[in-house]
Amino acid sequence: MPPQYQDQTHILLAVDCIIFGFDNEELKLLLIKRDFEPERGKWSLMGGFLQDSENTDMAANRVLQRLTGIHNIYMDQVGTFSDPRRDPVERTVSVAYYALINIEQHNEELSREHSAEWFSLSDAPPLIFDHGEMVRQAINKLRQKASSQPIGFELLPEKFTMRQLQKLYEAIQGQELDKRNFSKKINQLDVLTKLDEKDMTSSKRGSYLFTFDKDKYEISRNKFSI
Amino acid sequence: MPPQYQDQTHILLAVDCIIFGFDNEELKLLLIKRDFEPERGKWSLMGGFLQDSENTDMAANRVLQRLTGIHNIYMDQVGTFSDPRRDPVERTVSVAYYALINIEQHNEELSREHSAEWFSLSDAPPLIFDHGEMVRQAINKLRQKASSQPIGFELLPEKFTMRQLQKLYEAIQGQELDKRNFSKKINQLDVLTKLDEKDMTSSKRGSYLFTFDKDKYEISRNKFSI
DNA sequence: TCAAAAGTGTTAAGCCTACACCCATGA
DNA sequence: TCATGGGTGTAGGCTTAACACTTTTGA
Repeated sequence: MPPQYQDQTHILLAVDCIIFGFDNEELKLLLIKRDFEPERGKWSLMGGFLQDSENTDMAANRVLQRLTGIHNIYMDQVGTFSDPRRDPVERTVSVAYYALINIEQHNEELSREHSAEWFSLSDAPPLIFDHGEMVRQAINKLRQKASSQPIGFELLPEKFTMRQLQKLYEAIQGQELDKRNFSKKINQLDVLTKLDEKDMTSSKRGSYLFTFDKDKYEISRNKFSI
Repeated sequence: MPPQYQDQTHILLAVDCIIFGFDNEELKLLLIKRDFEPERGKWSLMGGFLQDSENTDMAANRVLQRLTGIHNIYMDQVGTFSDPRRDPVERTVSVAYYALINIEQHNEELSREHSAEWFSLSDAPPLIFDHGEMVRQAINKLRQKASSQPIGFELLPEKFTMRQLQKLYEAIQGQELDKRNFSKKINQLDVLTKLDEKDMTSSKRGSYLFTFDKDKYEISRNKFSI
């Protein structure tokens, strides 16, 4: 082994997942109540250690699937957190990922097994270690990303109304939007297909359902901007 | 120790630095020729292993100072690279950082000791491991960041001409800009101080020198956009 | 018939883009 | 006197933001 590699400290590497969902009103966060030490009983992000054969993307996917039951979740790396004292048990560096899931698809039984619960961003409990900072950075990254790529659709059911989409973007950006300007902009992007179906649950008149059209998006990818 | 922490694989954690400089014409990259195995004689990014008492920001700063002699370099985390086979010697996960330095400030002697050389982005040699991918991601991140925050100034000497600043932004964005529109925009931002001094090296008439004014920037931070 | 949400257009302001000429000076 | 780079303004198109009324229908 080359001398540079000898006598170097070996450490634990973990991944932690900031799991976002959307319930037609608010952005939510899936958190787990720890049933193990350290910090048993406190709330934290779902995480896990990197295994020998994995890269961190794979580790995050594994962790996400264990908690939600969903494969192929949309995911993006937030950053790496490495304060020497961030984990009191042993030096552990953690790579944070945020994930966007369609709240309807997630397996509630699995979540119950992990004592997981959804929290609104505004009333999430304090989190262990540096998980609060991870969440802050994830929200910033999500905001940036959502304004340049149509990732918002990952958080919605397959069919959704224009108003649901608008509420989602309002939740991500943390500000209200004008509904006329919003639908004008979305229509200009030409990435949605308007269905003949209406959603009758939210009003007497009903509102048209749309689906996201990946083919159309590929064509107009460059002009996406909200 | 909690059972979750036992029997987990411990790995090496490294940082690698994508060091950008600017020589009035082009964006450049500072690379080192490895004088150690593996891949002795090939070109790579400057890197190092994380030490016990450091976080990765500190490690990157230490590595940068060792090569350039400069303290407090502007730095930003690019991402973490963790393919199980990225380093053939031993499993090593690496956190990539890009750094912006004023090419005039860097200590050439130190660079010579490390067999370091500046390369234009367009004719940089192939790099070891996944360092090429790190550079690609760093350029993307730099482009994004430079369009929303005035980090370009980190790459210039303290006093610079409007044309140097424009050439820098052209180099970062990879496209030519109109000089009238550019100076209009910069002036609107109101973050520069125009000096009475002129730079006489680039033309007979001379061109005014400017400095970046951090106080003004703090005031108008929110409207920065190029 | 009324309450509640859906749907739809226009105008003004600001921003971005394209574009060309004169100036100062050293050689 | 000429060649070189420096400096400056305007007009048109486009994008964004602000704004209000009618429709549908179940209760």
